[in-house]
Amino acid sequence: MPEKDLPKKSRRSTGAMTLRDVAMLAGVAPITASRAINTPDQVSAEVLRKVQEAVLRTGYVPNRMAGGLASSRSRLIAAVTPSTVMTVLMGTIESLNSTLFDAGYQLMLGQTSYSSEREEALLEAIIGRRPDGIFLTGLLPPGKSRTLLMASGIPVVESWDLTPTPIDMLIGFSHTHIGREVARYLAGKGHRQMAIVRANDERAKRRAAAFRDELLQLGLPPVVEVDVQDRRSIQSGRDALTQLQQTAPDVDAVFCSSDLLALGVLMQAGVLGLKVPQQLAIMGFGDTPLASDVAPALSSVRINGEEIGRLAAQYLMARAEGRDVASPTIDVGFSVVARDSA
Amino acid sequence: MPEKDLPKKSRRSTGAMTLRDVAMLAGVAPITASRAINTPDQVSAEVLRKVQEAVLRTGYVPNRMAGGLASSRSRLIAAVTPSTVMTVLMGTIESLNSTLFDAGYQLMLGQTSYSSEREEALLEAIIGRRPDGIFLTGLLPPGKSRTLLMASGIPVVESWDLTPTPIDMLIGFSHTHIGREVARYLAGKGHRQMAIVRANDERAKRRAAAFRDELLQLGLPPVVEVDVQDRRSIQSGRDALTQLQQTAPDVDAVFCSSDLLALGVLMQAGVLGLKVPQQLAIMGFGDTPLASDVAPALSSVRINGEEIGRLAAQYLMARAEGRDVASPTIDVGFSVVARDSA
DNA sequence: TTGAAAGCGCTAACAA
DNA sequence: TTGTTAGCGCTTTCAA
Repeated sequence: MPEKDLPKKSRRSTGAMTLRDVAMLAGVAPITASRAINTPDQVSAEVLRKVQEAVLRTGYVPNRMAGGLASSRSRLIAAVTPSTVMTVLMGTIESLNSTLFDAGYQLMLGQTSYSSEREEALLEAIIGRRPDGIFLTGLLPPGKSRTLLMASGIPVVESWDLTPTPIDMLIGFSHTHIGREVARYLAGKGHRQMAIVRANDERAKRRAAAFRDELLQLGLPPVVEVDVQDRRSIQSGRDALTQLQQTAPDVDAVFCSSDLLALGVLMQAGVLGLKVPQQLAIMGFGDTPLASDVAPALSSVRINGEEIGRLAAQYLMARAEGRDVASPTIDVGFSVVARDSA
Repeated sequence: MPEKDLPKKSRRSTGAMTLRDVAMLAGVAPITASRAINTPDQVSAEVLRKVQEAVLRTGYVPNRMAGGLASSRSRLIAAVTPSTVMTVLMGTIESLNSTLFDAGYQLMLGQTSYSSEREEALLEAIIGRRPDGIFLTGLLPPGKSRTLLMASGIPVVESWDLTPTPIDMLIGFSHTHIGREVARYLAGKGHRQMAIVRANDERAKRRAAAFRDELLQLGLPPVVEVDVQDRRSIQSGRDALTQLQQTAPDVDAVFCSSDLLALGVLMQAGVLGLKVPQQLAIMGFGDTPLASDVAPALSSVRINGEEIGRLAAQYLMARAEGRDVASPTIDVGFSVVARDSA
């Protein structure tokens, strides 16, 4: 009966070390052990030493579920991202995660597909964890999910877009401005008959619309548009160019909704023997590492996804800690990166 | 004083609805409301109706921290992945996450960089959340982290590799077999002077070693090896081929440690005017969507990352729910996908 | 600086 | 089928 002298454990416990065990070993009250661990300068050197030793000897790892329940601070942040664009978001997720981690927070991942029921279920699941903040990719349109979120009172950062009516905080950039600026850029290079190759995505559509409008204003011919739906692949970029060659052979510049599509167009141009950018200029979007590395190098629109992640983390943590943020909306901007392809 | 008749709230609460509120509204005890929500068939139709209505009216979302604390089941699974290979792992993470989500679990993400202190800090942070399971990319070598994990008693799945001594469960494949099989494949195609282009990664090294050994056994010349360190980019594949052309111009086949590197070699071969696969055969690894879409299409080694994620989710949930798994180790295998480039 | 008491919101165990 | 009681492991509050 070696347990004889140990504190009597309830039959429900998991057997893991608790603060109580550490406190007993150190000969102090649980709350004192808690202070030694969380706010060491509220405690005498002697107590600190004893508690630290007890922690080491027991291998104690504080239970954050219990801590979170008691303090109403979970130190958990949830990120909601559409699984279709994970590739593009990786930089953002990584910087979000590492900024949070360095400050003692953890990241929970929620991936949305396309059903709105699943989206609601996801948000319920997230809210059930009582995260200290929620990071959303894109904007959340009015609807049940938005209502649910606002009712929860949890700090929210929407991202990768701008709107005058965010749920809470917003870190993004203007897709309209991008469409316009790319239009001016390509027009400035002397291209006249332009095309859009894009996925079926609300933000890509907005870039496309602005691109179209701006070219119209510049007196250039109407833009030809290819919608690749959800096929966001190189192959689908290649197919798009094949299609363009048949339906609009005079196209001399293509603005793609992602670097991957642009890469496909670029490759197919190579296969067809089209000179890039002389016969066909190609512009991507996202400025993923791919863009700079291919030959000819791909011109693209650079978005600082890492900065979005970092700022979002800072904003959410500020709110979680009761601090206020200077401006609830940040426009991180973008830049057109001129390389060989356009 | 409109609060007069409401249940007296402690000053510490966050104000969110609790099970108690729902129960009072439905006119039942909290535990009955809990049953109506979690195990509806343990409850009468009448009670079920009343509780459901109360949930709707209050907008109640159960607090899973409290539930987890009370039941010692967090319904949280943690995934630990090196940030360098996130691209390759996305399929795995996605299928892990969606399989878990459909069963009511959430995924926590932990990214490791290269410092072992940070790795320990990460594991402590994870264990602190008391997840029901932990998914590890790769194997965890003996050391503090491994000890910590084993001591925690949390179910673990290691992955993307095989070993006779896993921590707990293991879902992977043999890098040695891959190296050997690719060697035989390329030798079978008549290539003689082969090269390896690889990142500085333990598993890539093991594939390379097996590749080298097998070719030696087949009586072919020694393999030339280019180590690109941590530069896992297209550009670095291009640089590697440039280097190979100078140091070993007679190389007629290259086995790369990732599709991205292989794509770089492929592009540089195009720039140099080398005929692929006649003058230079190229084999990638991972069979990412890129591989099939480029021209010429890239031969590669296919790993079913989605299956790894799905199986890992099932294994971890089984353990979390006290069920046993049939075999603690699964070899999901691989396949050499022959396309144009080799 | 330290501690006792009282929860945080939920569920396991037992009883009716 | 429903309820009572007693925690889960921690932190807040208040007192010493």
